[in-house]
Amino acid sequence: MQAQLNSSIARELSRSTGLSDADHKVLRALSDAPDQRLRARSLRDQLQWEKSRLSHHVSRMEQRGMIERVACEEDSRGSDIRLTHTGRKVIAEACSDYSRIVRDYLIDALTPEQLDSLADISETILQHSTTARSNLLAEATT
Amino acid sequence: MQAQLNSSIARELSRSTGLSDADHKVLRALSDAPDQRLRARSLRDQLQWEKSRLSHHVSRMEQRGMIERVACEEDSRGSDIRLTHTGRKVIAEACSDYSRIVRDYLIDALTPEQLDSLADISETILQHSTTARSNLLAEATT
DNA sequence: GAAGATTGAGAGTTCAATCTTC
DNA sequence: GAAGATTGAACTCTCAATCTTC
Repeated sequence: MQAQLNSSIARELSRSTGLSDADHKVLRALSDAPDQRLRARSLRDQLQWEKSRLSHHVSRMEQRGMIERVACEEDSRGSDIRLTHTGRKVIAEACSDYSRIVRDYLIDALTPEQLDSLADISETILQHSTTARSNLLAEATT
Repeated sequence: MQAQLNSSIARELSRSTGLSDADHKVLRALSDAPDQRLRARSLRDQLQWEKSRLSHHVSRMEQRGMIERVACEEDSRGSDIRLTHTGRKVIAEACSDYSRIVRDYLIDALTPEQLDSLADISETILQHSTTARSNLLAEATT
């Protein structure tokens, strides 16, 4: 179900905005940030991406004029990534499309009770995942 | 949550068996098939993959000796894909690892009620997805 | 001409090596 | 030496073109 839902949402988003799922995530993270600007490192943590993946993807999006790299003030090793004017317009449009898509595929499909229940289940699984990991690692050494 | 869970499962599976998620899906589908053998087309439908993706992936797995292509009897356009002896051993081991991982990350995390509820929710979303698609397509033309 | 499949090129992702600044 | 980031090569996936058999 989950694979199906993800691919439906990605397909619709790409159709109506031309953005891939990855593009959308980057733009969304930046537009939520103060100054529409974020340290590469924070973006990486938020998206849980490999550092090289972020770097390559940022290069491609920079080419397309949606974002740009700027020198970081506090730490000259790091770099900041910032939405361009174009990027702001693109994500503003994409946002409403995205809401509509998620509403149609997910929110409207479920009853309010099911939605609550899903939120609860998600929370539980996330909480449990660190425990699960240690269990498996312990088993692996036996 | 879903992204997190998927990547946890894939990471553990790869650690304990050396198989990627894609490898595992192919082997599992073949091992469930009669004669451990399947038409490329059926495998494609089952996995919902692009035809070229399947073809490339099969070539790589063939190189690694887990599966092999054989001419198809009924239709000489098509080709059958079959588990090799090695492939059978690999998937047999991976199966028990996989069950253990899913149990640890998912099944054990939830109460029986939550599991039932999740199954129900999944079913509902899948059922609804065709409806959602037609809604969006209708909107798109206005 | 349509359906089943393969091929090659281009885009996206990962891994290891590197470079710079802390 | 460690942390932040980039680069290049290898691997995976997608798209379009092609080849063969129905």
